[in-house]
Amino acid sequence: MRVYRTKQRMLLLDYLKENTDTPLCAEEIARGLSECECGCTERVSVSSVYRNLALLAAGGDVRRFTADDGRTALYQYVDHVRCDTHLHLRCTVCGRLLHMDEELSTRVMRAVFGSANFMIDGKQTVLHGVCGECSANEQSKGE
Amino acid sequence: MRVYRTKQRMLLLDYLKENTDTPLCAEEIARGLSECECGCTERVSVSSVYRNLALLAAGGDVRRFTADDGRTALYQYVDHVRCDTHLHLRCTVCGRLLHMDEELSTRVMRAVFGSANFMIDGKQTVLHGVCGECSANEQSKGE
DNA sequence: TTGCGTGCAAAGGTTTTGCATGGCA
DNA sequence: TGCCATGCAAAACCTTTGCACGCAA
Repeated sequence: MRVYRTKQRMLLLDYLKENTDTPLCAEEIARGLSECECGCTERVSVSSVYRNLALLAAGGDVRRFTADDGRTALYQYVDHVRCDTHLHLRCTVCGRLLHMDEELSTRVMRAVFGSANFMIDGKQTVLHGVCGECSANEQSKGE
Repeated sequence: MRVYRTKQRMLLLDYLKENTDTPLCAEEIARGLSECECGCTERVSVSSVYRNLALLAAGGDVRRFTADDGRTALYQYVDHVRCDTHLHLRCTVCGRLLHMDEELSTRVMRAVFGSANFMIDGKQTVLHGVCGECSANEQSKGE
């Protein structure tokens, strides 16, 4: 089956590549695309966004999360060059997605493989917790 | 606000504690509860199951996942005594949830805290990848 | 010209909510 | 007795699907 390089698909891909820091929901993406250039309403329909996101997610180019509300799906572009080699950290306080450096990621993956015989998939794994900045803020608040 | 120990709530909690190995969706839980003792239909309504699961999840007694279909929520009882001290591994091939032993979990959490200043929350984190058994099967298939 | 992709609206499935009733403490 | 919890049905919500038309190659 042939895959066309349609205007909508290319716009979506560009948009995702420009917003790799935060996972976005389908509607946010559709809205973002429509506000991109001119002020005209809805340049790419939500259903097309969904269809293309599903395609990209199946191909591994996009990562699919679940939002804190437990039902909305969030999507984020995956940079293959970097993602095979490092893990991600999500701070549950500020919501940011942080990149764990390659050296530490490798160390963790090796330790788990060595001791538990489990091969971590960096593309699918996200460690949840509290980042240094937020834990510092929490502490200063408590004082 | 007072929390009553109603029959339905207690049944739910018991059921979850008896099924800690697999995450279940709300409907499965409701069905499981109704098939529990007698053959009568629906002993606990789905909405009550949802309401109680939300309460339990908020309190950290239940972990909320997202099924592979990307929309159904799955729930699993969290054993606090064990969960603060170890991480979980989910095999993407066989689907099992494995418990990483405490020593290795601590090692990983310390390494990440030491190098990335990030405090992993064991209750929320699940490492995805392939377990030893499945990777052995994959290999033997390829031969 | 072929057939994939799109937009729209409607359908689908899961989860939440409103309200009257029931039951715990 | 005072509220919280429940069940039911309806609503809300996100996502998928059907269909006719448009557009890439």
